[in-house]
Amino acid sequence: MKDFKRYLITAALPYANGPIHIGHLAGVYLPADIYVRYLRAQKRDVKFVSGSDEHGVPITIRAMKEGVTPKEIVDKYHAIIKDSLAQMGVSFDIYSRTSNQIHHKTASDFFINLYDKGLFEEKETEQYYDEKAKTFLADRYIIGTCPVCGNPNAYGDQCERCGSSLSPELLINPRSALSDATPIKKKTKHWYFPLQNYESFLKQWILEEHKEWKNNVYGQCKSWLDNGLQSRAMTRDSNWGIKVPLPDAEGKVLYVWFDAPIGYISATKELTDNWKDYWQSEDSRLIHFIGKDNIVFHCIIFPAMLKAHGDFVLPDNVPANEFLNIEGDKVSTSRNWAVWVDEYLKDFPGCEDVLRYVLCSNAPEAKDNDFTWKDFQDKNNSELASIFGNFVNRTFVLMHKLCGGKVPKLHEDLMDDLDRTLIEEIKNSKSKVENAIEEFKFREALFEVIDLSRKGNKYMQEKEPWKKAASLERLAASEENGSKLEAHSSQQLIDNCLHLCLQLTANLAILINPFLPFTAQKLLHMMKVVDKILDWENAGSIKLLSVGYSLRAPEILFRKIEDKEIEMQVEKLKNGLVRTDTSSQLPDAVNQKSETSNQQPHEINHIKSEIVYDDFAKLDLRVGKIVSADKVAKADKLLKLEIDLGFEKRTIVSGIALHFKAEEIVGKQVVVVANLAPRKMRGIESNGMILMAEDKSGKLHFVNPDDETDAGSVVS
RNA sequence: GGCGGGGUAGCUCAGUUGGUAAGAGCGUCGGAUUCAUAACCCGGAGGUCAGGAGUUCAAUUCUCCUUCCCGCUACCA
Repeated sequence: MKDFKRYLITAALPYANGPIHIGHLAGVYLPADIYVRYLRAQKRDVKFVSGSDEHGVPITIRAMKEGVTPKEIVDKYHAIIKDSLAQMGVSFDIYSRTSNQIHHKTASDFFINLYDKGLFEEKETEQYYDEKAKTFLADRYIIGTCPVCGNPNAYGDQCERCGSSLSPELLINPRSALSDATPIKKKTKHWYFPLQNYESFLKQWILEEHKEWKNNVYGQCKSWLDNGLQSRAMTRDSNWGIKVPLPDAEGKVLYVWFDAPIGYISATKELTDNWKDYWQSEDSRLIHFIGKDNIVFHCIIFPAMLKAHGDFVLPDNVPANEFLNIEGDKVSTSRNWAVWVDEYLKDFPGCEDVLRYVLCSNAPEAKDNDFTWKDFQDKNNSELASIFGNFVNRTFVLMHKLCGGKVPKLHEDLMDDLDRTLIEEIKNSKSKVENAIEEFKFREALFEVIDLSRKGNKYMQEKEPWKKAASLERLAASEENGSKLEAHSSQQLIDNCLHLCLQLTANLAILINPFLPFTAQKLLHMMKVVDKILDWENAGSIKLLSVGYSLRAPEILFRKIEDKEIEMQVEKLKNGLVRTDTSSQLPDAVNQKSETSNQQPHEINHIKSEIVYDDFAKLDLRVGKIVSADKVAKADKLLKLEIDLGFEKRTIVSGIALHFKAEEIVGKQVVVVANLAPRKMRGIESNGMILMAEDKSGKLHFVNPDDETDAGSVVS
């Protein structure tokens, strides 16, 4: 490998139209952070940049729907995302945003550079246009009746009901998803970047010179290159984004995919005046951490842009990860099937490293993986708490009991094979972890760290210093000749054992640091040593803690996670109790953006697909009266209601506690879905559902008869 | 529809330039132990390596077909 002097690590820019979930962390931010922390520990010159991607059509649509400005949307989510990442310990040197002035300038200049060289093609095409909303429409934003199956809410690119591939022309009665206006065709001019001109260069660069890239990345690139590249529009009609810096370009902005990767450059500029060292010097190593949906942009389009510009280095590697599923289903923000990082941080305070551990040890490095809460609990309780945490704990406890709270001496003359083997293992761990990280195999690297603590446990088990301590007591009580001598050597053996266990613990701190930085800090505190000890070159040494140095009492590194806690999370997920109001309806990939057709919103404020009368008739709706209402213990949002249906009384658990006080609603009339399958919530069986109306602000209102009606009356 | 990645123990994943018992962690079962967060340590059980065909002395590993999951893309390879 080339000898690089500098490293520039980028993590995909999260799209600022929603918070981030654990899939983003597992796929992009944690691997990047681990790599960066490792490089820093090696004292290499490294910069770690990222930021919010704040342009693109989905944000404007969302703003329109919520009646706010795009700026308000991105301000809100930029803050949330930045905060979540910071709290999780993702150690960016800078987390910027593409709405910054410096980025506008950088991206415009980049565009002009290519423009002045005559590298763009200008093309005029006809696009669909919504005259009411005064905006051009992507296929996905055009809705109409499917010509194949008659679904009245088919999208302009595909019918979700029958799966037919469509185009807007095929739709019957097409209408705009934004305003219901009938789209018209309108001419528009755009600037295209002829990727085909870079095909032979890219083939050489990737297929020949970067065979070491991961299978999924290399394969995807090969597929694109084999199939031939074509011109791609680099501008869009919109008023949200970076204005095309040309005189005749009113109402046009840079395509979000042109501007977003340039965000890496802008962020670096913002970070340091020496940004050119990282971007324009051949001995700098550029690495992009991304999710698999971004491969083509980071491996084909952006490198072609950089090449066209000419002043920049190209990525040396793009270790894209696959996706993380949740409890067997793929993440979907529209269905609210996700574990949100900001929620996790609230639910599990002080457990940042636990999430880091679980997501890294099960990262989707080679294929899509599954996250389950049970697995989260198991990994924490067995690997972190029982193996790693417990080893450190028993080492410290024994050291305090048997060695007076100080680092005991190592008596080399008494060392045996077990000792020597352990020392060897400590040394080996360093290179094992190192090699794995260099190859972006973070789960394997992390396993090696845990495995070292496993070896520590085994070593201690075989040495049994507590037994030697017991015999020591016996000897002390005895008056026999020679017992003093024996006691002396027993203590020396205890010393050796704990000396090595403590040095091993110091090694664990160094090795775990890139993965679990908060834990490494706790270890430093317990060992009363400074950050300097975490320098990577110290790993493998057994001379990290000085003999006679007194250490603090142990603190529990990882608490056990109870069944109840994960049950709650599973329930939270399944009931969709959280954020049903956020209407984050964009499908999400690790980096959700793109204005390509099949990544557009699933649903935009329109009626659900049509049903027939029989579908409706299946519902048994009844008028009921609330007899009593009680707050459900340990549940923020649940009320347990007794409902009188005339012919019977039944219990219904309803998620309305944030909106109503229990005592206020007793006596109220309600409409109940009486034949809904029973469901247990927090241990209480709920037999039905209360109908509620939700207004714009998210406030709930009871749906009930105009005037007093007999309980049990049928609603139809 | 095309292309790419993947389908290996109950779970999550390694691995095989084709060949001498198919691996790990967790879980499970049994044993030992008590310094420790009812922890640790030892041992056992558990897989016709998605299905089928072919090449070969030999295939989980190569080729072809089928099937399932994921991503990219579109009537074009």
